[in-house]
Amino acid sequence: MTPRPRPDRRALLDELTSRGVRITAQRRALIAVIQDANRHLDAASLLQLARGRVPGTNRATVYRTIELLKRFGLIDELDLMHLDGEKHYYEASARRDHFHLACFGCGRIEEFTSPAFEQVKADISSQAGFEIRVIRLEAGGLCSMCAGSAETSRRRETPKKD
Amino acid sequence: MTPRPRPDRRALLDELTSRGVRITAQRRALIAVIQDANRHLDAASLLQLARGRVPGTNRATVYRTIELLKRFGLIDELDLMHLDGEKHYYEASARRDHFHLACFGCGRIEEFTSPAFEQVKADISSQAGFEIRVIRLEAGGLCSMCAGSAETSRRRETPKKD
DNA sequence: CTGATTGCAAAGAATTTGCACTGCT
DNA sequence: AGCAGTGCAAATTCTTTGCAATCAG
Repeated sequence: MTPRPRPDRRALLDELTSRGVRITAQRRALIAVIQDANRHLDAASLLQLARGRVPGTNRATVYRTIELLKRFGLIDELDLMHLDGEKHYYEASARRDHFHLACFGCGRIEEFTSPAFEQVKADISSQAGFEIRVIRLEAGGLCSMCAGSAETSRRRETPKKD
Repeated sequence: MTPRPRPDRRALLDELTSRGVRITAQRRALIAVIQDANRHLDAASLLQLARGRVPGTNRATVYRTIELLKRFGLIDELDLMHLDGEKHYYEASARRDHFHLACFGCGRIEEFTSPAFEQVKADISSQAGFEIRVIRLEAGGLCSMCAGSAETSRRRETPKKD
């Protein structure tokens, strides 16, 4: 597993144009939103934020762009243990390898890395001869804070809107 | 992480009754179906197979039973890289720890174990202080057969534009 | 120019819910 | 008996699609 450097926004756009993909205002907005995000965004949030930059952007365009970026390996899709419905979350993919710990107590998502994870990937390649294209590791449970206090079972709620 | 022995059907039922859960014909059928399964089943297959044992079993009951078994940690939910839609797949959870490799070429699901995976879990506990309740590792890519032959790996080449 | 991309509206897939009835324990 | 569990149908949530209009290269 060769760790790729994290590409900046330009690199992402360049990557697309160099592959002959047309850059529209909507796609530019969505890429910007994803790269500027400090949290994991679902399709609805992506839509809302993209509309802040390009009003009138449509839901379908968001899904089509997600599909596009996934195909080019530029974003990763997460489930985050379905802590809040069955939607998916997205993040720019070329970051340092990490995975997510979703707390059932407070709803917080923690990022985590472990050298052993690299070893797992190496094992998959060498032992199973499996050529990994995407890999996803997620855990659900109680974060250190919630595990400490026995009675922290209030789920965090998220406002819903289209 | 102590590897648990694989419980037989009786143990699963006993586990439920001992926890005060009522055993209905539908639940019995669903548990039997899950334990006898030699493949990963989605809700629709579960429904169909359960109806073979208890005709008239309803879709809602399947989902409610899945929810129940998940809550009791008796089954695990898988996505299998969404190789075929967004549905979920289920398997009895108390088997030897393993994870799944989903081949984009032939669609086959391979099971895999690695001691390094145990190490990852240990790291999560000791370093993050995170109390794991469920953990899911899935990889998508090309299995050894599909990676070998350039033919089979139709999805390996540069993704097409949208 | 011209085919790729978009918006729109409607459809689709997977799952959930309210309610009256049924059947475990 | 009493309440957890079920069936039914409709509702919800998330995502996809067909088609005509639009726009990037």
